[in-house]
Amino acid sequence: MSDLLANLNPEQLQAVTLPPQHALILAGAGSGKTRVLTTRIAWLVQTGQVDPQGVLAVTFTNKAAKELLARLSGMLPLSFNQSSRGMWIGTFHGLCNRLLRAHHRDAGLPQLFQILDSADQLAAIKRLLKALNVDDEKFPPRELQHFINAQKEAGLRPHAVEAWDDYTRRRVELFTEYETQCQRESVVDFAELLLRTYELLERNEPIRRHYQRRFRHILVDEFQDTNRLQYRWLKLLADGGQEGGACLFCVGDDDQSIYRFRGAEVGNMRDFEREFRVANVIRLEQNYRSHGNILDAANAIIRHNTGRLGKNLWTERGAGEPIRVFEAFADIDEARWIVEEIQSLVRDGMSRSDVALLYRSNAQSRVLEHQLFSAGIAYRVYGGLRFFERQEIKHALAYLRLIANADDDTAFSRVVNFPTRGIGARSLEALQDAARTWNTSLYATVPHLAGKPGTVLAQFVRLVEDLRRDTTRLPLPELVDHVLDASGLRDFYRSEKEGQERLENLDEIINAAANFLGEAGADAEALAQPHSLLADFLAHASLEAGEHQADAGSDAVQLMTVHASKGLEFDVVFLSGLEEGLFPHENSALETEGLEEERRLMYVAVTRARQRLYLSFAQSRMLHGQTRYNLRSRFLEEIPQGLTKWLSPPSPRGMGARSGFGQRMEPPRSGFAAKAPQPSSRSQDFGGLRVGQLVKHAKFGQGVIVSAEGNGADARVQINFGVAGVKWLMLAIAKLDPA
DNA sequence: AGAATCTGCGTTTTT
DNA sequence: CGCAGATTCT
Repeated sequence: MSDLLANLNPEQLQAVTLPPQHALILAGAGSGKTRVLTTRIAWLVQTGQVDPQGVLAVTFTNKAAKELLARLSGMLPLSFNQSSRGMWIGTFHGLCNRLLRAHHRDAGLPQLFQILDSADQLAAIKRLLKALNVDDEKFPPRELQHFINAQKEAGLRPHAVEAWDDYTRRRVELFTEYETQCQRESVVDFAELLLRTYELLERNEPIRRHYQRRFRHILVDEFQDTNRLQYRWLKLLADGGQEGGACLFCVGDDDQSIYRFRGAEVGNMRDFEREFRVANVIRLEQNYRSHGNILDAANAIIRHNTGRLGKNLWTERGAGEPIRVFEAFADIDEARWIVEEIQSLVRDGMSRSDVALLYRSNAQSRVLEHQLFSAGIAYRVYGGLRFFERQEIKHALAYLRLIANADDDTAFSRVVNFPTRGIGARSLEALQDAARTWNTSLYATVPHLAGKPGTVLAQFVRLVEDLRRDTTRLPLPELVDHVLDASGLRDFYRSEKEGQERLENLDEIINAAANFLGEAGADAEALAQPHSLLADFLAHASLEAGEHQADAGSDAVQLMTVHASKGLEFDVVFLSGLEEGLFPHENSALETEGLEEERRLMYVAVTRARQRLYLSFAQSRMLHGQTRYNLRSRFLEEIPQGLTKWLSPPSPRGMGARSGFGQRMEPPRSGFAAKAPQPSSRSQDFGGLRVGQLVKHAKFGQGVIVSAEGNGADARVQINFGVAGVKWLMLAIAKLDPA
């Protein structure tokens, strides 16, 4: 016990040992929030205040759930580990899946229902639109997908959506059709997992009471990222904070809320505090990650936001090194400089994997990759395709899905003609139409189909039936192996010239299945029920898309977006592209909330660094095929001067290209000067203005001329006003003053 | 059915 | 500029 609580700082200790009440823990970056969460659970269990099965811990990512579990089992003695099985630890979606499987009948679902990931959902919507002959120009599938998910996250079924215009009325109709389709196919999308579970608990009192009584302590990680529905879900489980309900222990950081665009609702923190009359708001402000200068910068930046719950990070470590700031002439130079800097760090013994290159948007990685590649520095980029998202994997999973649930039209459509077996668009169209009239799934419609299309399709149906019959008694990995062969997938990729890697990935599914079997701890119950384990495995594949492509072991520099970096930390961080319009991104200009979220993003980025932080920007950058001249980011100005050290002399903010290359030697780059003359030398007369120049506009403020075209009365210039956006202005009309 | 060509688009994305 | 998705061509 004393072991457990040793080395906690006073605030952490207070949080861990709070009496059984609702609590909000404001955990700053690097303040040891996972430690508090795990220790809290261990303490509750060890002091006998709660049985393991009375604990529910919710996270957002599988990674976080796994970490929680791993650290917890390190804390609890073995005897507790036996019973730690009783704890429910998982993601919102994982827990919902579990609840829905357990109560599928009450939730109106077949036991082997399938889960659609975002890509599957989009495919399902496209299929729906086609079947209904809806013009997908007027109703873009992606937009409809977003609409449907937004309604579900607001807890609304189609009948409850208020539609004030024809457009929305039609979208609601499509929402209804989509639901019908999903129900017919026995599939459930991510948002549906949550809403379905919420409705189950809300409507079924015995079940609700059961779980409300069972879970005495509900702990939530990354609470700032919860959406409205997730919060309501928690509220329901905790019996709305009533006497006798569970204690909600929410850990989060409003300053690190960066997923508003995805429905995250920071306001949940305030609502929670109010609605649950939270008496204990504890701030974890001591940071164990970064040196003082880095934290001071982070604090200074985030102070510019309004409506914060308030928090100030501090450290016992020293101030450390100054933050290094670099201004480059162009994006290429910025990348080249970063590479040089990395080389020198590596020479000094720094390991490449301790260095991270962060950027606001994925498009920025290209220049960096180019330079790293030509310098021969190992690197890896996060954010590529994940294992279960690869097409060959999706194909294999589709066959497996058909075994578990033949009515899954998404799976059916994906592989009915893959590998090709002569089932063309015409046959499929006939099938779709027939399915519509019979109101049955594609699979179930096949027997009704007469004529030639019927024959080829019937062969496919027979294939699936054979697969199902031949695999009922097989252990999961062997089942997968059999399907890979019998489906013809293996043969197909064997004959492909680029198929080698895909073949290896296919084999990897067998491993994934074996691992899953090991982790799931093969239930006798599940084994008795043919293919129910398969359904569990498929749910697992949908809910956990796997690692973001990585040979994690190798010593490589890590490249990722700032979003992807949340929760990670590195000795050295390079944050590049600190330019108005890029970071903060121009699309965030419309609302203040947008700008504040960008600032939180900046805060996240800065607090990733342990020892050394580099901030850089370029005067010009290639974007969408044309050179843009950006002002330096306002976030740079928000860092107190004393914390930074400029590696290149600062030019006045927003000054366009300096006349020279600066103090840094620029090896003459073949082609650069010739192909793209320096802005200053391109001083075509545009009413005394030239590209790269800083100007002022009465309404949009300060901006940089990005490009120009036309002449005389038609002359117009494109100006980057930073967050106010990039605009084309007619010189004859707009009043522009040199700034 | 598969290749070749064209078009449009262009933050961030835990499940 | 570089990519993905759609369209058109063999």
